[in-house]
Amino acid sequence: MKNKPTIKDIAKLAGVSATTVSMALNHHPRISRKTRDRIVAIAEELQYYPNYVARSLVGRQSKTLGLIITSIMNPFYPELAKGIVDKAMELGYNVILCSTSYDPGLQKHFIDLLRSKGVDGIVFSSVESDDPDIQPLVEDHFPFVLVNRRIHSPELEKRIDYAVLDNFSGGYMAMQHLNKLGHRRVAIVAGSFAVSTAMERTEGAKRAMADGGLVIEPELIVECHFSMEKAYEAARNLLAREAPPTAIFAQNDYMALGVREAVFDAGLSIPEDIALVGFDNIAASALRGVELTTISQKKYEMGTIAIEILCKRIKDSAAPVSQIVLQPEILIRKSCGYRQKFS
Amino acid sequence: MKNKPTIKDIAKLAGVSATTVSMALNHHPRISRKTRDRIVAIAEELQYYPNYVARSLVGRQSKTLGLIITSIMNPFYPELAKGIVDKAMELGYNVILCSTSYDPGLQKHFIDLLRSKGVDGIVFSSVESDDPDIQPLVEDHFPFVLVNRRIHSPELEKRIDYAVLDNFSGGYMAMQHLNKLGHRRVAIVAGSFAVSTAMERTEGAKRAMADGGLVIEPELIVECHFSMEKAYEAARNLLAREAPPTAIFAQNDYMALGVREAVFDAGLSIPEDIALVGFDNIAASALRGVELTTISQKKYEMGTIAIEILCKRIKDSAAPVSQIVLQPEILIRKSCGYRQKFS
DNA sequence: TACTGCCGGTTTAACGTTAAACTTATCCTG
DNA sequence: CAGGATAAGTTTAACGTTAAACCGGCAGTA
Repeated sequence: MKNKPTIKDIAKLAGVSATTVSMALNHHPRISRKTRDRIVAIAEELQYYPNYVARSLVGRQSKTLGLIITSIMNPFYPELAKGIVDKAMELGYNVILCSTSYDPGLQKHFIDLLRSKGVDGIVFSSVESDDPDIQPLVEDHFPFVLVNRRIHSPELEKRIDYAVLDNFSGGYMAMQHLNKLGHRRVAIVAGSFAVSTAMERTEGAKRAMADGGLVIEPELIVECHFSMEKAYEAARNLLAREAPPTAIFAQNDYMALGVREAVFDAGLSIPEDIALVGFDNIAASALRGVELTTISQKKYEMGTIAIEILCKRIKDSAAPVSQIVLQPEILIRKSCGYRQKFS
Repeated sequence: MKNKPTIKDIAKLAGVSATTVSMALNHHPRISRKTRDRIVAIAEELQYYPNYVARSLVGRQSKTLGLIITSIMNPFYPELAKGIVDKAMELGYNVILCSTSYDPGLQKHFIDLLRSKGVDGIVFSSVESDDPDIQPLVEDHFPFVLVNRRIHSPELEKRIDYAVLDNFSGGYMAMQHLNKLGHRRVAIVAGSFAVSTAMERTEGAKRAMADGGLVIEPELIVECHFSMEKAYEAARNLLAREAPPTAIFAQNDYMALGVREAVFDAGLSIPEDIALVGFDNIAASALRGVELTTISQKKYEMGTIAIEILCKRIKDSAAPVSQIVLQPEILIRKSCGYRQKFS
């Protein structure tokens, strides 16, 4: 493997010291314009590219970030990840992608590994509400940002940067819409309550029911894993009840697609027999024939904002805490039955 | 930011030299079992984690790989990427994700950057057939592997590791199936011909037409970008012709979904007016109401295989070249009309 | 003239880890 | 018991870059 030119090679050719080369390339004012131009020219010539490993070792920066995600398979994440990776590139960073595959225990391992690899900061989209891995980072003043999910810990929370959705409002909107359409028995296929998004969406939905004067039937709220398969099972069970719901709020579109298959497999149709509302607005929801009513969120933007916050934190560890809460929008398509009824 | 314990801290506590600690932790036979156990215990105690930056600098390995992808938004890639990231983790590697956003010029930049950051190898899923960035890597004996796409260069090709699909067969299957169903005027919405997959799928399809005794109408083969939007436009144009096709072979499912919308927007239905076959078997294709007939490929496995090949290459730069060609399968669903006709 | 200050560098040391060369003490063998 | 082999370390130097301290010469000035 051919070895790339180093700062020393340039120094030799330019007849100066290595430090001078370093300073020249970093536009340090100590170096005269003349020498700098000469050095830059030689660097260009040799196709010199600074060695980030060495740079990272002396303690400056690696220009690399870590991203910890549960699984890239839920279509919500690629869009978030694209926002993250694109903005990171724009700001001169690369991203190491770590996937926990829904095993919270792996997160600690990734944190240690990423720090050993000298990343300048970490983006978390995998935390649970009472995540134990976050506090040590806060105490170390290690730069990181939460995206999509956040933690619920009164003292800690206020010291943490994040970019999330107003999930309570999202849940409220979904349930309120179904109630307005006349549904009194609405089931919720919820994500894991260990995760803030599921918790908040559920709380929002419950509030909407209460505001609408409806009684909350706990059996109609089923907690399950954020996956299509689990949502399918949950929906099958709900539909098999003696008094099945007339509508289902699935807490993300990926789960809604599982619910959808379950409804069809039970010989029912959407929205005639079961109204369905999802969350996230993934691309598949918009397809002709799917047309899922959903609570839409700006995933790409959430990713870019998270990176902006993180980079601000990296630059200045004493910067004020940034807590961005994006607003959802309801996107009314066919699966909720609105169009059949009113248009 | 609290500084993590280093090998020197352990050395001090154990009363040995730093080198001894290093050797002990790496299970070097030079160190006695007794000292090693003592050192390992202290390391455990201190929660020591080796600094990969330093390790990487002395030239051993960074345990980090690069992955260059066009865009994570085409649902083909998350599954491929998951295979890559999962297998990489299993083998002790992390992955830096680089997205070119379809700009081939960015690839060179990423290669330089990744090498500066000391990655042990690179996975390419973004190369074009005549990609100029590959030859220098071959000459440098820098470890890398191509996945999904490959290059077409007689001399170079045989020295390069890759894991790809037999795209020619895939294209052949798709077209043969449509021909068997009676379609004589089949359009191809092809990816960019600068990319091997599009080229090979088209060649396969053409061969199937020839074998079926059909005349190839060049105007029915439209080269376009691998995106839903471009496929939509291409399909609209095809459908507006005086003699529109009776079937369309879209060269990936993502494009097929675009074609599908175009067909519906033209007031036609699938498969009655237009039969449709896609490629890749992404998750959305299986949804009720979409049920896209497609050429299925094992994306996750392709990713894991690519990583296995790459890691073999990293370990032994003189290992024999691995060229894995996976076989596609046709998955007959409703969009081609087969079920209406025959079942 | 002697002192101060600044310009444009150079030298030194350090970041954490490891390969290679060197050093003892012990053990075996003829 | 001399001599070499071996076991179990230690010392040194290096990877590429940079921060910090150092230095020589020139200009201004009192």
